[in-house]
Amino acid sequence: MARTDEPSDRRAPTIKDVAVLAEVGIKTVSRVLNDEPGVRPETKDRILQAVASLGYRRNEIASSIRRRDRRTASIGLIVEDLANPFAAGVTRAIQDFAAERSHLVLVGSSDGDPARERTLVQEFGSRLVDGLIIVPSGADQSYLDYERAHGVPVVFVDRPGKRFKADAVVSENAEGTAEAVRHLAARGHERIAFLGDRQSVYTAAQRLAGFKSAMEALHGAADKRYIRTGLRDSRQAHDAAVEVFGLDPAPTALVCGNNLATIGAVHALQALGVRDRIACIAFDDIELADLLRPALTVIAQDTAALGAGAARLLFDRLDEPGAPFRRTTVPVRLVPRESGEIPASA
Amino acid sequence: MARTDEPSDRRAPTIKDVAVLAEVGIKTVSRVLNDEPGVRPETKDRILQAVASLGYRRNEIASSIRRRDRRTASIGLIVEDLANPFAAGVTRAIQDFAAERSHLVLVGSSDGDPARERTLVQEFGSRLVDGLIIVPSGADQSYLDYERAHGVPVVFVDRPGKRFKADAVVSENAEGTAEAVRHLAARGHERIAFLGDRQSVYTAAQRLAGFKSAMEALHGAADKRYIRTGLRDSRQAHDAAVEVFGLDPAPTALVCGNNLATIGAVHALQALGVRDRIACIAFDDIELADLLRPALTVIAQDTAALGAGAARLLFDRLDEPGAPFRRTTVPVRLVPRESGEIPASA
DNA sequence: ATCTCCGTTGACAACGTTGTCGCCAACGTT
DNA sequence: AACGTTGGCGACAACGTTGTCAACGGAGAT
Repeated sequence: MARTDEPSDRRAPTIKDVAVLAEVGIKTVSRVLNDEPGVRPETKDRILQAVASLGYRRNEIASSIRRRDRRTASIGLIVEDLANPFAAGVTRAIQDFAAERSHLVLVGSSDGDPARERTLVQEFGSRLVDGLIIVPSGADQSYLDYERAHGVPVVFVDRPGKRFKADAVVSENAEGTAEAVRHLAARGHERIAFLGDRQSVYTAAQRLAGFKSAMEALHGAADKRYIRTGLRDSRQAHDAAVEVFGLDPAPTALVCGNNLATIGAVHALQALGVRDRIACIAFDDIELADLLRPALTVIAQDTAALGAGAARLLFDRLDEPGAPFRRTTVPVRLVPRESGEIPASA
Repeated sequence: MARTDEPSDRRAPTIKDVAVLAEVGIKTVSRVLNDEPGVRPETKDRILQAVASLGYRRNEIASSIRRRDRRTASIGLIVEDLANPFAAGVTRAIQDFAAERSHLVLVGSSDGDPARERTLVQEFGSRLVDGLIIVPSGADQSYLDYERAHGVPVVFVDRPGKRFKADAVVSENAEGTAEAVRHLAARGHERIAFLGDRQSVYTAAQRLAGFKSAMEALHGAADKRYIRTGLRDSRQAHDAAVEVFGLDPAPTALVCGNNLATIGAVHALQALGVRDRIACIAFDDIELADLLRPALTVIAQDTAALGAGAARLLFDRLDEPGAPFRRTTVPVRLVPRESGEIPASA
């Protein structure tokens, strides 16, 4: 039979084993492990040798339970869906920041379900994470009062939480769509359509707000018939796009509020045979966007800055629990490629 | 001043607080919390009421330290780069599987650095994870003997580890490229190029092997001039593609061994003005691949099955440490769109 | 009436670690 | 010579929990 993962039953060596081997008390071993003063170099060497020969590794869990600060050097992160490139990018950045401070990251996906979010928070709490970074779902994060009361700080990322004041990092969503509008207007567009998600979604609302205010600044007001929200999937976005571009007069340009809207809209434009004539700027960058024809002009979010910003806020909060709350915003970047450069006269 | 995350210093209630409030011994509380028998319903109610009124939550860390099984209900996952869609997909699937079994997932990115991989394993080990799932980097995973000896099982995903036998889940890489070749051959192609990564990378080697064996089966042997490996980034892939398609006779079709190769190659084909004439099949699906023109035919990996498979192997191993090792393979799927359907006569 | 048994319960040890405190020897000071 | 100080070190408690075991009271058996 093949060699297997048979446990071999050997427990990992403990501080006690080290103490016995080095012929010292366990406290002295602890001192060496924690770089505390008051151990003769000679004794220290003997202990380090014992540590090496046993392959001893400190049990961080036992340590954290006993230490005064109670820190576990781990943080919890809740995103909507880790498989989503946006969430993955943010997570990676948080990981890197945490690694810099020797912290580990527990990650969970809420799928936008507030109940699942709460469950995850509780599970993280039971594991005594030092802090939480959350992409909040639902209309009420007040349940986090419990975590705060017990010394676990919370940072929101991508959108602010509701009914719970905390540090937060968000993208400059409104500024992004506003810039897209100005970019299109500079190419002669006046009839610009907007496809977006439900207004109850913070980012969707912000993006529409930016769109509207930029339109107002330019042409008095946006034509309401060209604005479609509440689109939950690419199918709905597709249908909405077909409808909007069937209007007379039809828009000459389009701003997509998110990825799903983009997929549906581009398919629709393709089906209508106007993909080369209608200008299009999409929120959120996508892999290989520059391989599309026309290459897709996008408003890219800086997931790295978002994640790093959230991690920074969290660690600052851990260092200084009493400081006033901060809300950080991260600029978005309009990446001109081709689809956004199509002039109105096309 | 704003209300802040001021700790309020209150420690979370412990089992002792519950015991005092319910006027019972702590052991009885423990019994109730663990659904052990031998507690009068009346007492149990009183305890549950105390638990609710205090908002008590079990300290899972303290619990795990003391319990016989020593399980922490957490697993560690090491991928190369979580921001990569492949890794993100696998991670998400593992998360879901773990959540089903009430386990939490610690995630780290190794960036392909064996030293970083080792560090992460040690940090996870110190936190007493119950098991590890690793996308291995480097030429030697024998250091994992230590984890195994101490009862921490390991599962490899995406590629097998080296110098360390363990359960593993991998994609049917060779079968994928072979199918791509047959797909292209069926459309009349004989001169098919291949762009891939270094052969020291397991998946790259497998994919080339599948390519070669399918070519041999069809046309005797692949033309070596059409095969370029060792491509580390899209720039190198781009240049290699330009060279290969500058040959006389030039290939009529192309198989890309990974995402980076695809990006470089498609750019090259575009620059050469032959994107509509050269058939192309790429390994790994990409977001919006069907918006490309021609829409990109791909060999898609089933990241969900890969992740779920790895998690399943790990939990099976935890349930039955002595079972023989298993290597699971996950089929890949050729997704015909347009680029792979271009006939040789184009 | 006594014994046995069972259901219920809590006192205490233990997990691996760090915090507290006191002991001992060596040293310097008066 | 007596005293205080200091460096080095270990015994023990403690963290919050679960495992072990014994104690208690009442019911049923003898």
